[in-house]
Amino acid sequence: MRMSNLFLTTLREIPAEAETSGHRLMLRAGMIRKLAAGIYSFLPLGYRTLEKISNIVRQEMNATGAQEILLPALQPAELWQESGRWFKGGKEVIRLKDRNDRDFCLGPTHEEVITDLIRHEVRSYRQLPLMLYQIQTKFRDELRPRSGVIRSREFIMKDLYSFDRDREGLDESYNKMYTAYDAAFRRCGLQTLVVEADPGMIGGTDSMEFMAPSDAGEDIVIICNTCKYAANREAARIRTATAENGPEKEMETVLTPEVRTISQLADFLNLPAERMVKTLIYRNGEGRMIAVLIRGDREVNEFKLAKLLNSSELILAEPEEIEALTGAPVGFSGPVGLEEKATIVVDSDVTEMRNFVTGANEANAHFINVNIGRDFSPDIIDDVKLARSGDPCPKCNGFLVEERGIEIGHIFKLGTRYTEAMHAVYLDETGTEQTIIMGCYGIGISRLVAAIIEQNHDEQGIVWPASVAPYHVYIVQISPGDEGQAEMIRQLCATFDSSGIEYILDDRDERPGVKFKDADLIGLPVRAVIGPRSLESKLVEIKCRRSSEEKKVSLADAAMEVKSILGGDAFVCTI
RNA sequence: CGGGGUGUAGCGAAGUUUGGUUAACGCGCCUGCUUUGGGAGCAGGAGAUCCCCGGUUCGAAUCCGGGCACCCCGACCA
Repeated sequence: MRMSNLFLTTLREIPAEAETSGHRLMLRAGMIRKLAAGIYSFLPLGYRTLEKISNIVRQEMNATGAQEILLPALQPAELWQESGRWFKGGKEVIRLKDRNDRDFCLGPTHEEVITDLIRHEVRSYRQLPLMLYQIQTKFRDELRPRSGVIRSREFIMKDLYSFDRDREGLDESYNKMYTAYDAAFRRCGLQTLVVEADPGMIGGTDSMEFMAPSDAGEDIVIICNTCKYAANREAARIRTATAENGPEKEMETVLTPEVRTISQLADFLNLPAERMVKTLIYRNGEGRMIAVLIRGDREVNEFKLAKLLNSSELILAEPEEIEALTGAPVGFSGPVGLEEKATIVVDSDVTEMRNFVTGANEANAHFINVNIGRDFSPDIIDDVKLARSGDPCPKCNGFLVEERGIEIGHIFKLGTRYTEAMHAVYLDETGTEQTIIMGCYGIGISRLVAAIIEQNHDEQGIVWPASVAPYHVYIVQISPGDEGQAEMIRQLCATFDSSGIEYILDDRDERPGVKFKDADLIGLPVRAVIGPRSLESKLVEIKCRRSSEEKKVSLADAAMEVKSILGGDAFVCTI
């Protein structure tokens, strides 16, 4: 491709809208342009990378025996009503009506559609296991689109669905996907971390996320510094603190005027926050009040809490609600006397504490020497803490550390969540009807482009891994008007053509500096320069974008040199 | 939806506080000449409903009211 023909404008100045480095580079290198918040066009360079990533993913999916299909993006509401997600899906689902006033949505995901297909097509155990996938546009009216293509409202996703006869089959499919994902991400030049995750609105039991560590990431990942334990902070478990011993003392009321926060209380009583127990009041969707007890220095993990209580609409109670429940203003809540009025959830750490401090449900008063069992009885005891750096690992004696990551893939064991609701069944060997066991597996293809750039760039621009670079070589023609150089370029291009090497030829009537800057910004793995010097020496300058190493080679050796930089066969993923 | 911020040419951006002729400047774009190994120089040129609607005023980018869009922080997620 000649640069003079390529539909591409690079930007010298950084667009004000872009915050993260990857987003800036995608805009500056002319890969994407914004149409509206979270809605982007892919231009030739961006689209080529998108296609290369798709092809890598496609190859890895096909290698597991999965088959590619294409499902409709426009989906009738009936299917979603059947699975129960039409109302639960919330505002994130983009809904519309057809001319006959029938409800439709633009597919945010395809569990319903595929399950509908399967229930019509699959009859016998002989048709299972089955894995189907598609690479297609998804629509989600995100609360807040951000960071360009990292979180957009219209995006490209690979979604695969597995259908098995039993749990063992599901485990097998799940493990195949795990391995295939690992391979696909590796081939894309990404570093990834696999973490335990919360299944969220998709539902199901087990789920793992593939995270690309990056400062631009939206998720906090908790990793053990010793063993392999890693989890999304939403799902991270923590080993419970060791029990305190000693006799239970008499509970007493202490007057604490205007002392509302844990830090004020710690100062007032001259005790560390670890000796206090915070009582947070939540309200669920049904209006039930929930008192959550947690050690003074900890934060509640609302994801774990919501899951524990099996309610999605968990929110912190308003001051008036708290006062109505406890009889005291905010800051003086405690568990004693709340048993009848609220569900009492106690973090497992608290059960190990003796003689702690809580609010007295009375203005300007706290209790000291409170003890579980004697002074109040919990309804639920579980780990509801938010993990943080320094916490003990749940699996070994190591400690946890926090890291940011971009969620690029997520695999779920759905079980019968959809197949049961939509009656997708098969007949087993004995002629008995069985519910199909399902799994689903997503990769954010367009997000991957951004994640790869986040992990592969420097101050000058993108540093593409060879496998996903829009082209392999950026040829700089120093003097476009010079016939001698033009002839060398023709020969060079001919050797690249016959070697399957993809290139952009910068034949623009620009000064060399402009071309070098654009070459670095666009970030193809190899830069080849032909100028007056090459005319004398008969050599091409070949430079590796990543290492900055430069070599002068003959025209005959150029293709081989390029291939060695590209990493042998790894680059052979052409569009 | 809550909190913070921004809207002036394709991009960056001054002017807005304190209303006043033709709305700066830089980049990019077009023409010409010179130049040509790390974002060239000179000369000329095109390009702006100053986000939208309404109001105040002799006069509004600027003041007032309403709306919209976009960005950042939180909840959601590939």
